Amino acid sequence: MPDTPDTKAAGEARPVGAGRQLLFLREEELRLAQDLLFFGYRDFTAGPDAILAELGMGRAHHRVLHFVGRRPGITVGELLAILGITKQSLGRVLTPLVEEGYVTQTPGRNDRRQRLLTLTEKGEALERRLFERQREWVMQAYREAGPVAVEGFRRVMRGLMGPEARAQLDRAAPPDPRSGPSHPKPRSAA
Amino acid sequence: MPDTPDTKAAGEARPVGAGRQLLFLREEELRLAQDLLFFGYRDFTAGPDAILAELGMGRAHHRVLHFVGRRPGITVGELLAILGITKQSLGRVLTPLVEEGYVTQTPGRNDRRQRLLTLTEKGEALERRLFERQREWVMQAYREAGPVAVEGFRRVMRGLMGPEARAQLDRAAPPDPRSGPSHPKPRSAA
DNA sequence: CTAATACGTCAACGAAGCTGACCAAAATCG
DNA sequence: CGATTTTGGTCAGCTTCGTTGACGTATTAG
Repeated sequence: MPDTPDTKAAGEARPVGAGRQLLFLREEELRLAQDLLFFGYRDFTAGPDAILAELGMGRAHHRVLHFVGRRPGITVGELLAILGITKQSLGRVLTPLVEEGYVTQTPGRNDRRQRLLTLTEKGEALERRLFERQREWVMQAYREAGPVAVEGFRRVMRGLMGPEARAQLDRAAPPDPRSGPSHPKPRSAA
Repeated sequence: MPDTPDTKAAGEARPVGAGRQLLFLREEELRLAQDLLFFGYRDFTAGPDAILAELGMGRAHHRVLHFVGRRPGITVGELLAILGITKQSLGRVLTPLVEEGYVTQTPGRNDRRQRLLTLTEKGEALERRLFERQREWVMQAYREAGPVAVEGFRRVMRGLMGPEARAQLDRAAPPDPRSGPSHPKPRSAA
């Protein structure tokens, strides 16, 4: 895959062969993906952000509520690994959540150094409120796009994730043991 | 669409009817979407972020380079509308980019109050470097997922965007006049 | 001429990340 | 047992990138 010699003033120079045309398309494909991800992610988070702002919180609080809600009893260390931030950064968000009664810390029964994190009822209520807001938005997009598109969306997003994130996702999202494995695609499909 | 009465300890209570099963799936569907977007977006931006960090820049600089690169001669006002930030925020990123020779400002010939923004060669080079990094990542995901999935990905991401963002996208991404209109789907497909 | 527009800038602030240093409690290893 | 590692918390300071509010200037439009 060479260095795409000449794709400057796109759309100007009429491409000569199919090679150029293909290169141009791939270029425009990625530009489109960049736009879609920027705008899409921004608007995807806009709803919860508005609710959180009223409570003096931010996106980081939502992430904690989300992942603690998904895996009640998660340890601080596991949460840090999932979020990929430092404990100082987590602390500034987690401590207030505990103090204001959204999250409880209970010492682990095997290892009493651990603080197992769980949502309180208050925390569950807030998480659910944020969840519902986002649900409407996403479900609307899913309905418009259709089930085939949704499946494609999931496959591409999964592909955009790094290997570690993929592993964490599988751990965080038990793929419902009643159905068979969904898409154990290896990432060696060049 | 009622308030999902009872989906707490997911996977425990064997669902009784198809209704519950469906509700559960919709819940888990959204949880999965949240995870996918969080991890996917993060890893999507990780590559450029690393390059930018070496140059003492951040994601905001990349966005400016990206959108100025897409629409050379864009005005400051248009850029502000696309990014959805204040001029003060933009200023702190744009001014250094101009001072360090990545972007040029030329007065508009119709309206000389305007500063039309264009990438210099240096700016184009950096944008291209960031672009190539992301290209590898995205193309890998696209190849793994396949063309049908890519089309689905695009449809869903478009649906996640708000109406204004969708309009801006159409303006920013001229859908190649040689081909017919791609997907002029109205958002009234309930 | 006056008013609106496009852009810039100073000041202060907030959210959320970072590094580095240091500490306590509990588990683990020798 | 005693030393070390691990888990988690905390203090201090810094950076990026967003915000409001106020004010200034050039230029266009009424």
